[in-house]
Amino acid sequence: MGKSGADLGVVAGLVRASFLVNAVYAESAREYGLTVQQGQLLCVLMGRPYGMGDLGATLGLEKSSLTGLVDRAVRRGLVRREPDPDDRRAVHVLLTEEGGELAEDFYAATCRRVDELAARLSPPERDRLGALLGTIVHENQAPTVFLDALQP
Amino acid sequence: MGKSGADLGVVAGLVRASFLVNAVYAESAREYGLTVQQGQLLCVLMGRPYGMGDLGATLGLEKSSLTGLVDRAVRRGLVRREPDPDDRRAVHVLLTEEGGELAEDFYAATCRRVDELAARLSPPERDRLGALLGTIVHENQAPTVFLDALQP
DNA sequence: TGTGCTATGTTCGTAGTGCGAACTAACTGG
DNA sequence: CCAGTTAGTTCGCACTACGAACATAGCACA
Repeated sequence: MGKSGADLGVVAGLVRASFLVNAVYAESAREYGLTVQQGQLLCVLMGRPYGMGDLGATLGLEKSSLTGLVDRAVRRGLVRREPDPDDRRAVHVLLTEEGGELAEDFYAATCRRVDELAARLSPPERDRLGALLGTIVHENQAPTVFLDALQP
Repeated sequence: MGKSGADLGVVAGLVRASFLVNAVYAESAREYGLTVQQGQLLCVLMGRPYGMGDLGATLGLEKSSLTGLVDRAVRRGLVRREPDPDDRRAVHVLLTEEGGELAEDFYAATCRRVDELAARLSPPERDRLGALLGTIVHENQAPTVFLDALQP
């Protein structure tokens, strides 16, 4: 039962909040001269190197889409392809030094902006929200597209 | 303080949950032969007609981006431009009958899928999550990109 | 040992996205 | 009537995303 007209159902809440997060991503990307997809790529690769296959699965992209994304990131010096020593078909995609630094900056800027979205929540509310979203993320096996920052 | 390792901070929770929502949008769009952006356009226009300017502000797009999006939607018969009687420069963009039906279907499918993301939450948890996200949405003046379904 | 089958990536063509700059037309205020 | 603003469009560009077709490389197994 909705009480006051002010609170949304879970569904609209999730969709609209995700719209805000998308906007944050776009802003951060713009700030660092990246596209949103390149920013996302950097964030994923912050965790560890990936093969093209895993990377596609993680980002939810077809392999054919990925080739171009990685190509452009390589051309910008953000990322590098390295042959897999155990499988001559496969490659590992990993951050270059420049890409690593940019990833850190982009990640930090995005964290800051997302954090600001929740600025008006009290600490316990933030914990509660984190826990609830954590449940959703885990139940749906959301890939690690964004690392969890260490909470101080 | 995180207790078990299972729960995320608010920031990562929001980002990863929004990744799930984006995937849902992509799935629903695919189901109905739309692009994500077209689906979003239909959802916005479910509420009411918009001028190009308002529409750009709502979707977070430059007007030049919008022209093409609306053009393609017009070409597919989903949407229609109507002259503004009070201002001969301006137009109103609104759903055609076909677009309205498709919008309903797309909206319903998306609601269903997003709802499923939260399937493992108990009713009180869902209420709590809806309230917390509602706060974020309102504090940040997120535009009405997705209508709130009536809770039964 | 070879002979198919599968897995990993790339290439190519196509449609769509999103931006800024430049533009046209129409409204607004002296 | 003229200057300045506002609403939308056009254009060129880079990027995104897909599927189909392709080339290699690994794998299974007779």
